[in-house]
Amino acid sequence: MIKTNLKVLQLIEKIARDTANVILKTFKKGEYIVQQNEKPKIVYIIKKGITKCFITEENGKDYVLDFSSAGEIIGEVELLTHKDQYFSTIEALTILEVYVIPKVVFDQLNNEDNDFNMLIKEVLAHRLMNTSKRSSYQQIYPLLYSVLKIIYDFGQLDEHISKQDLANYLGITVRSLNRTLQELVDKKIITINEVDNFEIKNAPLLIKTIEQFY
Amino acid sequence: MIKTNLKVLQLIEKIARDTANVILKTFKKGEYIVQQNEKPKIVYIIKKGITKCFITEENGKDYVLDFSSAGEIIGEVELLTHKDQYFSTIEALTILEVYVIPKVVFDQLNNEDNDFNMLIKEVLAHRLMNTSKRSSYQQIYPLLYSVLKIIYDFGQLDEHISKQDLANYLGITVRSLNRTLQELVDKKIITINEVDNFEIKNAPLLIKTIEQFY
DNA sequence: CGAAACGTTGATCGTCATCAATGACGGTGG
DNA sequence: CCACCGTCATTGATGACGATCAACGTTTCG
Repeated sequence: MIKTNLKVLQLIEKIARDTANVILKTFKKGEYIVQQNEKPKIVYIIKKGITKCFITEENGKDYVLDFSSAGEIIGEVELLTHKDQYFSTIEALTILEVYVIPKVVFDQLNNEDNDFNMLIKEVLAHRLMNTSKRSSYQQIYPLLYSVLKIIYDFGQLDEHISKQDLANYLGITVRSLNRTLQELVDKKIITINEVDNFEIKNAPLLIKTIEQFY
Repeated sequence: MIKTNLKVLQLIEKIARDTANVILKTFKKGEYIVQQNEKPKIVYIIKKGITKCFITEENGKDYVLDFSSAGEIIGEVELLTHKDQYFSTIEALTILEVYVIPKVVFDQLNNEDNDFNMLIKEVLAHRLMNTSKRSSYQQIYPLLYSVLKIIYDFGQLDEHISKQDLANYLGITVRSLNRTLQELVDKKIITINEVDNFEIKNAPLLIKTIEQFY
């Protein structure tokens, strides 16, 4: 799933209207909004477009944490924990418009804006829950299960998410992803259509196949 | 590692002194403080003792998210996200003393106590970062790496954490954990001592072996 | 009564077969 | 040229099963 958060978007749009502290910035597709190991100074909130958030391990492999869009917050974790490095990289998968929130403004919002406070706690809590759940089932179940679950959750793949991205989300290679998708085509659970994309063909069978792991 | 948070502990102890809203409760070893799928009504903060937090998957297998002690918060994620179910179970691994914070008090603290607010955001952000990082390396690297990393982080295993718990933290069986530990004994990286416990024997070799994965 | 003998239990390990996932590499088709 | 797939060898991780061993309580017998 591509995460969004309308409540945060509305709040930041209101703040941007009221003050001159928050400005808009545009990134091109492929650009990094923040980069792992850089020093955190700014929080961003996505206005429009899609990003992927990923960790690059010391062996060079990437693990994708999530895909985000309107209303999602970037870089708040590092500022809240007073880290001197971003722990992940955020890359624009499309043209991207973001609200730029300098550290001082972020601190001020944290101290003075009760709505902002509640929202950011809610965002962090949600993310923590989702990350924990995913971590759990990806460890516990075999690959096929995870792929099925993702297909079920995503419904169909957004055109801006490449197979490489999806493979990195699963922590596997594209070759392995293709193999697994092929297996599902053979079982007539999905079909592959023209735009390099999969489509659910037989939803009940998909669910049944997921449940076979229980 | 067993997580602790002295700042939270100090804050809650001060609050407990000042008001009658926060009381102490004791759990026996093996008891559940909160249970997955139960309705969330209460937040707990650990005063003393050790817990494990784990998710039970639909196939019956457990995945341990973390081990916690003094100052760690329990159940706040569910209240902040307004979920009607706990998404994990918290079990006492020792006799456990906790501060009991009813939902109304928790809400009140969230609205009125600025220090509490900052701390809880910091806690959530830290947890999110740690969970993300762990999720990443457990997906990317083979089992041996994860085991080495855990041995490095834990130093030595707390007597209250069983091998079963540790295996569930890694998402594997005890048999597999023992096999991997045996491999490390053969390589003279660790030794197994009387109390069913491992001990780092050759730290430089341990680090070198970790770095061979890069 | 007390010490030796016995049986039970649970944890661990050796071994081997099997399954899951990857890597390599060449071929094919747009 | 690049993305994808068939194929096959290999590695990673698990499951099954029997053997071993220590811990512990109970029985037996001198």
